[in-house]
Amino acid sequence: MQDSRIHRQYPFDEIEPKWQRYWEENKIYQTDLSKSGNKLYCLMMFIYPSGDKMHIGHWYNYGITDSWARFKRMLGYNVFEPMGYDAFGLPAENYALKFGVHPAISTQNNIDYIRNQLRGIGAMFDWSKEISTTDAKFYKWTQWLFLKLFAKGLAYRKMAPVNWCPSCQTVLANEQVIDGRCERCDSEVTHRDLTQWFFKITEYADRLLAGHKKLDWPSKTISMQKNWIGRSDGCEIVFTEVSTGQDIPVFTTRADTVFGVTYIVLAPEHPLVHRITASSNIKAVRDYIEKARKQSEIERTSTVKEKTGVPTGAYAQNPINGENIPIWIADYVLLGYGTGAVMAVPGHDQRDFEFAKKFNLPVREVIIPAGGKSPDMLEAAYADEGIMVNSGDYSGLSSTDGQKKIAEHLKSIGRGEARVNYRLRDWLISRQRYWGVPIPIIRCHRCGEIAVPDDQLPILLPETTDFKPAGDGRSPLAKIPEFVNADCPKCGGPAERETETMDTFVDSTWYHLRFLDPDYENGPFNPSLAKKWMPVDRYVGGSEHAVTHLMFARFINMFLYDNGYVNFEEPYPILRHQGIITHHGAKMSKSHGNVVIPDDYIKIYGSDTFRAYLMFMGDYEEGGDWDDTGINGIHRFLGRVWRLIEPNCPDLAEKKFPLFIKDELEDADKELYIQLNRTIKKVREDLDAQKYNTAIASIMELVNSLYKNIEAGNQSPIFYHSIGDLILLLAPITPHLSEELYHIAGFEGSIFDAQYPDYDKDAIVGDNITMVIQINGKLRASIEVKPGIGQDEFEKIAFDYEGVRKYISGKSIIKKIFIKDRLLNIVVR
RNA sequence: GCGAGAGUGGCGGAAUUGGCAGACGCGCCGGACUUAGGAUCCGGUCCCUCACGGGGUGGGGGUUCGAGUCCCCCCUUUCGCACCA
Repeated sequence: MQDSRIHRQYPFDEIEPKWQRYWEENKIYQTDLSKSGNKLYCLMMFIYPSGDKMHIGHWYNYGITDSWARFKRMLGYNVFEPMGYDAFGLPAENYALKFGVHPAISTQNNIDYIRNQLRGIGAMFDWSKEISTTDAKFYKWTQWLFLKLFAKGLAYRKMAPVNWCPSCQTVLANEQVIDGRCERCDSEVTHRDLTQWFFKITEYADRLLAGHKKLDWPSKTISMQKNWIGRSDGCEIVFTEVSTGQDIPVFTTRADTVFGVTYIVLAPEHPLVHRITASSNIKAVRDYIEKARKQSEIERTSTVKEKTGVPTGAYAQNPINGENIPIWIADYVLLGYGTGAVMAVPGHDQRDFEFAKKFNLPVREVIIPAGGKSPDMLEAAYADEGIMVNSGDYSGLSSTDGQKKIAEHLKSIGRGEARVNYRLRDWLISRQRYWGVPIPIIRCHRCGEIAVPDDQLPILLPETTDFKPAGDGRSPLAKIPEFVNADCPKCGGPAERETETMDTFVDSTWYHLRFLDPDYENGPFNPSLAKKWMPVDRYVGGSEHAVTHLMFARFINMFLYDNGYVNFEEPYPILRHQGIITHHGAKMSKSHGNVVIPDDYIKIYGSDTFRAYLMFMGDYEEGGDWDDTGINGIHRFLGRVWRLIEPNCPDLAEKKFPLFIKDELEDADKELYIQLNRTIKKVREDLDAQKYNTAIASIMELVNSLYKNIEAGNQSPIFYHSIGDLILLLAPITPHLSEELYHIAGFEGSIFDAQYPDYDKDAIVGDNITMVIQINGKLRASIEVKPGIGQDEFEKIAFDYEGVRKYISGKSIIKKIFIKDRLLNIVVR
């Protein structure tokens, strides 16, 4: 950015603060929530003030979504557009630690800074509804929510192998581990066995899937949730360990291949391994488990590495055919999925096949392609469905029938049944960190885990200077005796508070409800306003939240629905994502050092230019690479608009324009009038469809035409009428500039209380259209004709045309294709 | 590896869904106005060719009167998933 070369095109630095003040003072964007007619709750994912300032990505969401909402407002919607701060959490705390500032203070400073940046957008944020999740009057109700879940058994503690981030020194939810790394700090995640709090989201797995049908969401986001939930319909089959009689249940989606089972594989951590391993195999098994434990998740789940494993020396009996088969352990079987054990069918599963090849285990063919030839069993597994063979009485059945029959049989003998399995795990919500919402539970030696009574909420996060993570797996709160020691609410005896805090994603499961009335004291949200204003009508934010925030919020909302707190199942029926703005080809991040802060651009070009440039860059849902070389062009365009209108249009408001009738207009006026109406149509359609770039392009064309009219000395009523519409058309895109021009033109009140221009349907069609003549598909001529011209009439004109005749003379006409109002293609030979 | 997008001038990107490829803007070139231009206004700008013409939407094939758009194969790229039994 070279500001010495930039010419200030219009006094945006005076205009923008002026109108921001006007909007604020006149409460233009304070929505009257008592009225819900034509309501439009336009929600943008609130900001996470982690220590970073607001960057271009935020601006891209907030500024452009605001333009969309302004457009809707001018169409008559009663728009509610709130903003707040998701201010608890690791990055905020890490930032505080790094700079030695208490997180409460650093967070407040960041919020103050970011609030200013947000105000600089000039969006329609209703600041009277601002919230912060760190505010006790907010998190009191996050605790309330926890207790409601706890009361229903949906918040519980269990010992489990969990993800541990050694750098953040806390556990993480599965959803926060990306490719084996911490979502926030990118450290490689390790595993620990810890007792942790979970929310039972798995109970809602099918509901979450079923709800997808009701959602107007990007299909990609829905499919990400589907994959994450990972519903799999199959069958549990219980094998029996021969010497101990232990049951070994396995989960399979291919019960029809059960006659092809030639061994069983347990995950190395499977609890049965120690009990069943033969004495001769103990050492090898121990060594293998040790090795597997040492591996990182990344190594462990790598699909490229060769299969490894060791036999346990134990055998299992197949409940269907009574056969005894060896039991192995191998790290390609995961403890966390299904039963942690699989029946291996090397003939029909590629992974089992590779394993069997390596360890010389038998491969048996029990499925053949329907009507086809058996594939070569030495090459690869045949994993598709087909017809069962070598399967006793079941031979000849299709895979589908076989699966059903085998499940039924297993059930009748008590050795299994049809079963649904999910990849989704319960949501781990406790964190061993200071900067979060304290979990409102008291642990009493006599009474166990007791909910803090509602009237004792909020449990305030204690002030302390020692908020560093201890590194021992305990929360910093555990070091504060005044906090820890409490009376048991049940027996009154001495007890201890839970010292862990909640995942920040809990805060954002319900914040959309709080916005309606942030000061409401009788519950988490004002129920009568929620009845009027929920669900959110349009939700906009990043797609990176597909399987975190967006899934968690749906789950919690379903819970609130089930318990009668809200009357809708889906909080965000309509969702859109803004594209990602990269810089030098990479996602903006501190570690890449490529974060672009909008502040300098706002200073040099103004907020309107910056907003319009982001809109003009390209497809909104695609995003793109940040490159400021074009921003001057937009700034110049706004300067052109300014110079077109500012000197030319005082008392525009007083001019009374007649209802124009297209055919009564002079040629130049008619042309302009048609263009104006086409522009209005296009802009309305494009803004609605978030095609902001082409909306702006067509407004540019209109401005270019208006300049041509000035040059031609045509400043007729149509010209001024067009100028008036131009100001309105631009309003959602350049709110400050348009408000200023609106007032220069003599209008009163805010332009955002005006109606968006609508078009005259009769003025969309021109007197003449250009039709094209092709010879053998090649363009040879274009002719102006009346719209709706018939084929015969057009051919007469076409064949008379010199440019056409020279191509067809002496040739024979084979075919003529006529497309009304478009073209005539003459095929000659 | 699997799945879903995307690939168009020097650049960002348009193209009413099978019908004038390159709208609009950046950049560049030229002109006007100017003491000046890094302001403004006007014009030009896909490639080859002096021209007539011809070629052209990642590559190859196909369907069609006609393909950026539809079909098949390949390449590149972005995103998502990735031993899920």
